[in-house]
Amino acid sequence: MDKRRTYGQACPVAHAMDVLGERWAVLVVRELRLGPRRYSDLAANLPGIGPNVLAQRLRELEHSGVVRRRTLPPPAAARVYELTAWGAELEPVFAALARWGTRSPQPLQGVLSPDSVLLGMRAFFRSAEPWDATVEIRLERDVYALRVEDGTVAELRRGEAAAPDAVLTGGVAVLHAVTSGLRTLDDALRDGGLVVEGDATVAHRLVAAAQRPGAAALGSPGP
Amino acid sequence: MDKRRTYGQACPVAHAMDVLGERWAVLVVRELRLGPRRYSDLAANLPGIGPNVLAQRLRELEHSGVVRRRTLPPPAAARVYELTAWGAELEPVFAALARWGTRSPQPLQGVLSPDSVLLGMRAFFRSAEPWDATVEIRLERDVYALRVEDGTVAELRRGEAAAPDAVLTGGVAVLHAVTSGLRTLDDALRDGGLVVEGDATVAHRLVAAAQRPGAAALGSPGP
DNA sequence: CCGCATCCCCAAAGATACTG
DNA sequence: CAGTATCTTTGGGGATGCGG
Repeated sequence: MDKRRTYGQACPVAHAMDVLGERWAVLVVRELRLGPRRYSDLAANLPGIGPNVLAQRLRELEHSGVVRRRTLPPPAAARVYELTAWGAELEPVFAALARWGTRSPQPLQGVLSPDSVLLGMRAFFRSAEPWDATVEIRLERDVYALRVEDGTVAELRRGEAAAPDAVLTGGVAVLHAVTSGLRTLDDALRDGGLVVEGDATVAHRLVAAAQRPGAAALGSPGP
Repeated sequence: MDKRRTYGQACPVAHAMDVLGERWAVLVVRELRLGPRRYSDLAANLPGIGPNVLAQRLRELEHSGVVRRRTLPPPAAARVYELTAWGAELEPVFAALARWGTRSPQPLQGVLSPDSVLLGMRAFFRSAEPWDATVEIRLERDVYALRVEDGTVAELRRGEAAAPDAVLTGGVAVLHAVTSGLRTLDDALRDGGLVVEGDATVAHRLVAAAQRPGAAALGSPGP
């Protein structure tokens, strides 16, 4: 008998919470939004989760059809977890949740996973003019490929970029501070918190477009 | 010391789950989407929640700024819970969650609260042509006012409608079956499962527009 | 009655250690 | 590396009770 704890409602929202309502489940899915990950990478980016809980969540998400286990073909024969087609359809949910979360009366505080920073950049990406570029972003040990087409983010995934116009390297906290408007890109470049190789104009455009709404306006420092 | 259990991440999604991630929290908010409710009405529409958990969720949601407690002015001096402005901004999240939930590989099964049926009708409302109408919908002991303007749902709230073009009365299960395409409105009217007073055309238009995508196409019954 | 608080019990989360 | 085993702690489910 399937005695799983469920809300027992036919409401689609209730069913969604049956699938995603357990603790850590949403954050596990979030860590898979930019591509497949291994168990230990998931654990490393979800501080505090505990191995048993992570394993159980992955099992449940697999069983409900959100996540799929796959073994990479040799020579990289590693087991990875990735979103199913249905799991990938959670994008609009994350978009709405992220916008709602930023409007919280309480300030956001805590650590940030590399994925979160990149996902935040994409979520709030807004460009005044159409432009194209391919950027590789290197945060500590994670590498991301970001392609802008017509002023919108056409692609964002984990992994190296082919023939990038610019490579942006730095720390998670610094990049987040810059896209949050707490620091300027020039300031971060000056002290080496961020480093740009290639077309610096592209990096400036990228940071400008990824600026979060409500961010502190820099350039005219207050009293 | 505030030792509340939190994910400790600055990610807006993680913060949203800090607020909404506890069991029953999302469903409590759902029950407040169509207007203020009293404690006992919430408990009645959330079968299985238990009084202590409901009270605790309401306290937490109030503390985090999603829900507000209010005492209605006399003579109806009752305590009600209602969404704050921030809580009302969860609408896009519910819309996305509902669409995702209906695309689950597993079929939705269980009971349905009256609010869920009405919210589902609004979520999937899609009209081919512009039309206006005010409809009052009476499900068991709950009454709703629904106003259609230009073929879209301009208003949906709990309470009686002023000068409705039609009044639709019936049971939760029957209305859900009709909007799900499992039964036709005419069929439900024939056996009294639903009753229409006023303009029957309006009721037919309403049901047609609220038809869920992927619903079984009736009219040409199978073998 | 309505709006909870209390109590008891069990299931799930957290922490740690350990293994194929 | 990818989890399992085990133990402790916390929170939810269910019943009952009590004050306003």
